[in-house]
Order: sequence, then C-alpha cells, then structure tokens
Amino acid sequence: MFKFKQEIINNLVTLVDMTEEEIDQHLSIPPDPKMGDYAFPCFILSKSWKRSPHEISEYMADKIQPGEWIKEAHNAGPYLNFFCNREKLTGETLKDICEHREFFGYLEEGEGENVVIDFSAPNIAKPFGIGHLRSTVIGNSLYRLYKALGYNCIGINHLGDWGTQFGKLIAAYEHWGDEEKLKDDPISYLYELYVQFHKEASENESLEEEGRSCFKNLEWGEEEAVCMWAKFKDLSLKEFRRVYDRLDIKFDAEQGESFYNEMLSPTIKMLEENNIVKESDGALVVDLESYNMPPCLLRKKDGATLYATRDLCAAIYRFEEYNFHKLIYVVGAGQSLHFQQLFKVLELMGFPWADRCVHVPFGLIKFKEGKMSTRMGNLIFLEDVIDKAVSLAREIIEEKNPGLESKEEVAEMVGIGAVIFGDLSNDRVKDIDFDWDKVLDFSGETSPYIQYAHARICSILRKEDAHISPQADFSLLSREEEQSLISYLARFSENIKRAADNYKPSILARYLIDLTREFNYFYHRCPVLTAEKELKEARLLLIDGVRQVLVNGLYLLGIKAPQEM
RNA sequence: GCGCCUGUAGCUCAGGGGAUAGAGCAACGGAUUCCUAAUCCGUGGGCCGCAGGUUCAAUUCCUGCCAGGCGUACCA
Repeated sequence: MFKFKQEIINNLVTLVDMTEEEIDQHLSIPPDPKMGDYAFPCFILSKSWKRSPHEISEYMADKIQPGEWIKEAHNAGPYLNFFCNREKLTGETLKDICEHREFFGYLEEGEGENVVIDFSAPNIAKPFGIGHLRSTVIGNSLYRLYKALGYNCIGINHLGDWGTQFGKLIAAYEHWGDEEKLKDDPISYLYELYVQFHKEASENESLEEEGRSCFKNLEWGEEEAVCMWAKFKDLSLKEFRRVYDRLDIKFDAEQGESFYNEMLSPTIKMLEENNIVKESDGALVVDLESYNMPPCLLRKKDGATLYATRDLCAAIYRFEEYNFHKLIYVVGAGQSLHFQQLFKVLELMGFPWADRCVHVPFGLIKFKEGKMSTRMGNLIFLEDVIDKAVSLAREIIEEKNPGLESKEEVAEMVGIGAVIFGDLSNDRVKDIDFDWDKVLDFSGETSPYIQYAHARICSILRKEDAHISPQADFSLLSREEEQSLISYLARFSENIKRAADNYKPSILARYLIDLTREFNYFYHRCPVLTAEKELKEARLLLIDGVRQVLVNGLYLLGIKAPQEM
C-alpha cells in the first residue's frame, strides 16, 4: 500500500502546488471501499485555483495517468478517488507475507538507533498489583513495536527498591516482625506489615518519623538496615520473575532506584556547578517558577534524596550507556508533572538530548469502591486476575473442545491474552474501571476473538496439509470479501508505525479486531476447502496471510496465538 | 486557587480536519446435514457535555463555561 500511495503522491505533486508531505497528509481513505482506495479532497485547491472542488477533481481525474499501481482515478463530487491495481496489490501483498513470515510488516527506519524503554517498575516488598499491569503490558508492547520498526530496544525495569517506604517497612519489621511468617509467604507478609504500619501511623504520628529515620539509616549504609533491605528485595524479585515469566516479558536491565545511589552526590554537584539549584526551607530545589511549575525537590532538609534526584541520575546514566534516540517512560499520568520537571531540569543542565525523553502516561485503573491503594490494603493482585482468567479459559475449553491436547497451555495463552488485550485495546490515557465481568468476558472485542479466528485458519490449513505455494492465480480473489481482507493485510505496516509513533498499542489492537471481523465475514461466505481447485489455492494463500498477520500483530501486543482452542 | 487529562448509543469504548458518526456488551429476532457457534446475520437505539470562534468543511483544532479524574515541595 505504501508503493501505491507513493505513486499517487508522485502523480499529484506534478499537478498541485504542494509538497509530498502535504499531499500525504491530505490523502484519506474513503468511507466505502467501492469509492476507491485513497481519496484526495479537492476543497483545498478551490481558493487558489478559483474553481469549484468539483471542477478541480474532474479536471484532475483526466490528468492522472494509470501506472504500475494506479489502476484508475475518477472524481466523485469534490473528491478525486484513486483505485489501486487490485491484482498487483493482492499478489505483492501475499508474496510479501510468504517471503517475510514472522517479520512481515516490519520496517527498517530505526536501524542502528537505540530506544530505551522504562516500564513496569513495581515496588519491591509490595505485591504485584493490577495497577502495575498497565505499565507492564504497554511498555512490553512498545518494546516490540519499536523493535518492529528496526530500533534496537533496551527494556529497563526501574524497580522501586529504594525510598522512604523501605524505612517504613524496616520500622514495621522491627516492631512486629516475625521471621517465620516472613519465610512462609514473604510478599504477603511484607504487604501485611506495610498496611499495618499505615494503620498504626494514622494514630501515632511518631511512627512516620521513625520510618523516615530508618530510611536515612539505610541511605547511610547502616549494616542492619541494609541487610534487611537486601533480604526484602531478594524475596520480592523471585515472585516478580514468576509473573514476568507467565506474561512472557523480559528486561534487558533491572537497575532499580538503588542502582543510582553512588551517582547522587556527583549529580547534585553537577547541578550546583550549573548554578541551577538553591536552598529553600532547608531543602535543595531547582526553581522552575519561570516555567510555571512548582520547584523540583532534590534533597530533603534531613539530607535524604528524593526520586527526582534518582531519576536525573538514571536519565544521565542511560544516555551515557546507550546514547539513546529516545528514552520512553511508561508511567502513570499521575506523574506527568514529575516528568515535566525532570525533563526541564535536564534541559537546564544543558543536555541536548533532554528533548528525546518522552513520558508515555496512562490512566488509572479505578474501582467502584474508590481508588486502589497499597496503603489501604485493598489491592487486587495481578496473579489472581490472571488465575481467574486462565481458569475460566480452562472451563470453556472443557465445554467446547474437551478433546484438545495441550489444554493447560492453551488456557494460559487465552486467559492471559484476554487480560493483556483488555488493557491494551483502549486508549491508554483513559482511566479504566476495573470490572471482573469485563476481564472475564471472552466474546466480542477481545483477544480470544482474534485467537479463535487464528485457530480456525490453522485448522483449515491443517486439514489441507498442503504447503502454501505463493504461485496462485491472484485474479481469482476478486470478491468483495477477499479484496477487503487484502486491503487490511496491506495496511498492517502502517498500523504498526502509527501505533509506535503515537505510543499507542491500542491502535494495533483495534486494527486486529477489525481484521478479524473482516475475516469472519469472509469465512462465513467463502468456503475454502470446498472451493474449486484454483480458487482454493488462492484462498488458502489468502487465509494463510491473515493467519500470519494475526500472529504477528498479537505478538506485538505481547499475546500468543494457539493453533487450536 | 492553579496545572494536566477526560466527556460520543442504556453500559464499555472506536473514530488520522473531510463523504451517511461506528463497534462490542446488554435486549430482542434469526443462522449449525456445511472449513471448531469463543462465530455469523438482522432489529432498535445519538442536541458527539454546553456556548462561541477558526475553516470551503469541526465529534476532530482554538477559547470560555459545566461535570468528573489526577496532580499541585520534603512519598513514589
């Protein structure tokens, strides 16, 4: 489709006083495929040409030369509609898929460039809650999307393994800690302690102070505190890895906040040398008033640092280490101000790469009961959500396809896919109302819907047991249902790029739903196996193409596609 | 108070300045001698929060208002 579009642009650029980019921007897809594959609206020329859009489109339609890709162009009112050489598009697209297989749709624009993606970042000593799902799955998908654009990606899990919370936890453990309980079920127990701490702290203010002082001990390297911290961290990591394994997510680096401890002083020194910090109420801050922002707080009056300081260190370290083309932070929208401040301070420090840092925000997961908070103890564990989804998938398999072999594997793919897709399919900036019924709904716009279509295609291909030859007669795929599918397949690449450019996996998720719907439409009208030989071969090639795009697309979202379900 | 984000069908949401605003869920009615019915087809359902502005064209961009969410210096 890129080539077709380019040919249109090449044609138009000689007729119209516009740049290629401008034309590209205005080219749109008509609402009905019957109207054409691309449309150029002629309103824009009306003023300068001093003629009606209708006249212009009529005039231009005559001037457009059919070419390799452009079959014809004619005017429809004020629009100039272009029709693609369908046979060529069909052949090129299906051959392209056969040739590139799991890499079909990938681009090369990012070759040689590094993209660093900071995502997931759960807090040590706290359970992996449903709230961490968003950063984790969005980040993982962006990682795969940017890789598909040819970038070399570095996924970093910026673990929350430092901060006042640990002081609180250490204080709590000193008060009520029980070695046995800790060994038994570490995360749950630490979580209990954390909740207990906040409950008691609301009645006893000195407890907060105690937590802060414990953290100060930790920062100063007091042995007992460091030892306890290391233990908590170790136990937590083990549990997190189990969740990441199930989600099939890997990181290239797991430098948590504590990693930057030695860099804190040099960084603060650098800020002081740059003369952009000042003392305020005993704390060290960067004044951002002239940028209409509250000051960025770097060091508390008790001498302990804050996460802004560590984030500064991390950004600088990452640039030195990876010389990134982009540094992407997949972090909740609640921290937008923090990142604005962070990027501004980097700019003030004179780093020319400050504008290569992007915050990719996302909305909260909300509950009917109100905001979820670790402190309140009303957390929903991610693993519980996954378990429920998987066991529902298992039940449905038992009911629909009891003879299925690897039931457990398939249930895992379907259940987890549904959880991931449910999160990725909507625009990330919007808050999500957490609803068990919705998470556990496997019909309609869900990943099981896509996976199911994929499994059916596999089933057909299995029955035929023929290796697909790319030598079919493409002109036989002339039905509306078939051509519509071809258009979708040909636009896969555009959708990968658009999803990556906008940091929105939801764009790709929607595309996959639309493609699947289109496939089902085809499936219910066009028999494959019982079609006449030549047509059957062509249709096999077509559905194999759909299969490949579904697999590739789901992969880019971080979802697996079972061959049977 | 100030800043950021969000308001589209009963519910959850798509919608790239352009042609008749679309899905899913729920409701109702249909389809299985036929490649797996986690599917498909049909029906009903809309001052696109409100008011201005920019434009040949605004659900889309800008301003104001209303409603909700989040943030707003020693948490992350």
